[in-house]
Amino acid sequence: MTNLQSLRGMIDLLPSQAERWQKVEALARNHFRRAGLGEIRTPLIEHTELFSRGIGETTDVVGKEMYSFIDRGDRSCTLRPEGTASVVRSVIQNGLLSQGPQRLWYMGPMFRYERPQAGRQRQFHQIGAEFFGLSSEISDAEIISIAWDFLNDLGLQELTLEINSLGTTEDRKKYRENLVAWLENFSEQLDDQSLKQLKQNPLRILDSKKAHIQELLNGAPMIGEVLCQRSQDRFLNIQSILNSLGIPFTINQKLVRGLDYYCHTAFEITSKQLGAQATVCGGGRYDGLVEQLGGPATPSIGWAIGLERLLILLSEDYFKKEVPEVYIVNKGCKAQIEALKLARDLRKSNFLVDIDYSGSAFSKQFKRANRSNASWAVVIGDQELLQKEVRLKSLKGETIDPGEHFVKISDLNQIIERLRS
RNA sequence: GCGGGCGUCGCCAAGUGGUUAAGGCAGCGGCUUGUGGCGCCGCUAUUCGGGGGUUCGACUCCCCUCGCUCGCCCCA
Repeated sequence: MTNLQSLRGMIDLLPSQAERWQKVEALARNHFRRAGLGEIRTPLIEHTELFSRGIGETTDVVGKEMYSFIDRGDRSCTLRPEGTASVVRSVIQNGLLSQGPQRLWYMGPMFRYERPQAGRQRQFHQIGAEFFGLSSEISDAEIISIAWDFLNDLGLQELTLEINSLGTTEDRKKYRENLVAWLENFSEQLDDQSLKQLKQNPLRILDSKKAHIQELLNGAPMIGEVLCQRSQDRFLNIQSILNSLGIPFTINQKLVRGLDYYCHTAFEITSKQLGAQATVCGGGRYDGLVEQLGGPATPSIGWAIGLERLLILLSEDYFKKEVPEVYIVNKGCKAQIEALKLARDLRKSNFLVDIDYSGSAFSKQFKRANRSNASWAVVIGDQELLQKEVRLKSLKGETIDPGEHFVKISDLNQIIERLRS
């Protein structure tokens, strides 16, 4: 490698792609605005401790995927691997929780040191929503519905919403014991991977992709069986609200999610079109996290959408390329200055304007004008300068010569009027 | 971190040991020194991701390295 390249798993977004991103981002903003959420922007770098305490020491994200470094003040810092911990920190630090429930959203890059593959980069982007101070089942359903509506508004097909309940901390602890006890009877059938997980994070075995493990699990105890009455009621209530909203879902008792902080509701929206990294949106309730990070006990729930994956799902024809409305054909130094002046004026009036810089033959410039898909060519050359005019020529329509208009260059209003006709 | 596939012009792509590395798109110039969409003609890789080796000779074989890609792990 002689030339400098971007770091592995960190990609450039070129104009054609950036346009697509902007469209998706704008739609997300629109959905959040209508749902009354406020934007929060937190730093990309935090104390390492925020993530190790917030996400969980035993998770892979913390254990082997963080971009950490020691800064010049001898602090251990980490590029955020996800958004929730930072938002929780901010909400505590800035005292927002004493101002009533908070309904927030964020958007931006996250960093995880993993091996890149389809829909997974080391610098990737998430859009997320978080509710604080709301414990009602309605809030679970609402935040899910915001994600669901947004994804559907993008025209995505074949989305599946899966939900599960992880219950309270006690429920989860009890289930963990049951599951470990049961799995230990079959330890000879478990592979190295699962045996390791059995010690560190047994619930994770549930979403193993290995067929023989899944087969074995068919007989395993499920978390639904150990949920306390309140947890069960809560889960049933959410299902009935989702039904009322007409949002289709399936219950997946093996859906546990990787981060330590989840409790009660856990959910995922997946797409079959994505291959191995199928999760577009993942989230859940994390009632204990705020307190764990030093804030007041606060019920909380949130989700995150992976933008790279989302963009994979959007078909090409969802994005229409923006095209210049006006292409200014010109020749000569003086004409070029006039062209730029006119371009500025037209842009102030919201026209999309391209100027030809080549100085080449008019026939060439017209070819380019035509290829740019502009509706109008505006011609400024020696003759026009002499007459203090511009020539407006329509590039649309079947005929090659649909007529031209000469307008005084000083009469901007008339130029605009013609272009709008 | 582990395993499989791949890397030839801005993009797509032929070539798989032997004289000048096809072709298409895009770009530039011309046919037409001031008027477009078609057509025709020309130009555009001293070089095959990078480095080393084998060979009289390598884009083609071997090794290393970088990157991409698919899967595992994990997650959005």
